[in-house]
Amino acid sequence: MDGRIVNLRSKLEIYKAGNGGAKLADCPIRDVIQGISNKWSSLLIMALAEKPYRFGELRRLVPDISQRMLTQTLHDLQRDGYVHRQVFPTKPPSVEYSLTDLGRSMFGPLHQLMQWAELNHGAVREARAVFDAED
Amino acid sequence: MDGRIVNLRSKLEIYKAGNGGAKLADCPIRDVIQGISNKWSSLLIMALAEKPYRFGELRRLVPDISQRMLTQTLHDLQRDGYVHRQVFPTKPPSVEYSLTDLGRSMFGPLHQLMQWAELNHGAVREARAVFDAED
DNA sequence: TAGGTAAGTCTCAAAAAGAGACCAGCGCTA
DNA sequence: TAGCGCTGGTCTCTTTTTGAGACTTACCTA
Repeated sequence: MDGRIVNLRSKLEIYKAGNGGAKLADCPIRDVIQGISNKWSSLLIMALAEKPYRFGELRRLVPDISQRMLTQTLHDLQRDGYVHRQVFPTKPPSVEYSLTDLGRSMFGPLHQLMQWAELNHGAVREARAVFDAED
Repeated sequence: MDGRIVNLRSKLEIYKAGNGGAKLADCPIRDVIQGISNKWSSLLIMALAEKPYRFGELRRLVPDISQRMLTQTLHDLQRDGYVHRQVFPTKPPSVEYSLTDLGRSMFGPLHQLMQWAELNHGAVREARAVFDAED
């Protein structure tokens, strides 16, 4: 037991393989992870995991996201298959966003990471304080 | 069983609570998650989970990262306590980066997410193809 | 003596994100 | 009936972030 995760080496090999062949963009892990590792994606996924929300509701729920980035992030999540967008022909029309099965499936591991974050944010904040105290 | 994750509501409540009080930056989950959900962090954590690497080795391993972003991302990961930076007084001095205990602990859930990504990248790519085929 | 290596920093250009005005159609109210 | 706000966006402008690439200091090698 040295803390190393089994099977990791093989995954890194996939990554390294792309290295020489200029196929880095094809690395499956990077391709998928980078779609969700940006400032707003995981936050919106977390919100939609609770229940479906409408555009304006999400905007009020996450007040420091700009309307532009909310539109764009939801669009990207929809394109990657995590989010479903349904338009209701009310007046004015309303749009509801919800997680797809793929989105709910992905939220499993993401939620694990969030639980870790909640449990360990004290340690992280302390690490920052220690680091900032040094010159 | 409706696919909803237990305890999620309470976490969203924490988030919403910050809403009115303008304390969004204090949301522990956001604070921690946003430190690792950017283009390069998870990739470098993945590399360092395999074994310690030196600066130049990481640069060669991830050839499409700029030297500037490698420096900065490693610095941020070190500040958050995930990565340890050790300078060896060789000529010229060499610097080795490795995961701390906190970093290894965080890599557990992150690795779960990466496994999901590896298993489901087919579904994601297909979703993109379907989405792009529509006008 | 020229060139390579180490781990960066510095500057400038390009890309991404944020702020806020603007849009159309309808319902409500004054 | 004139204005107002609500809906879910788009458009433009500014600021921030990222990327590309030259430059640094000190040594080792050809």
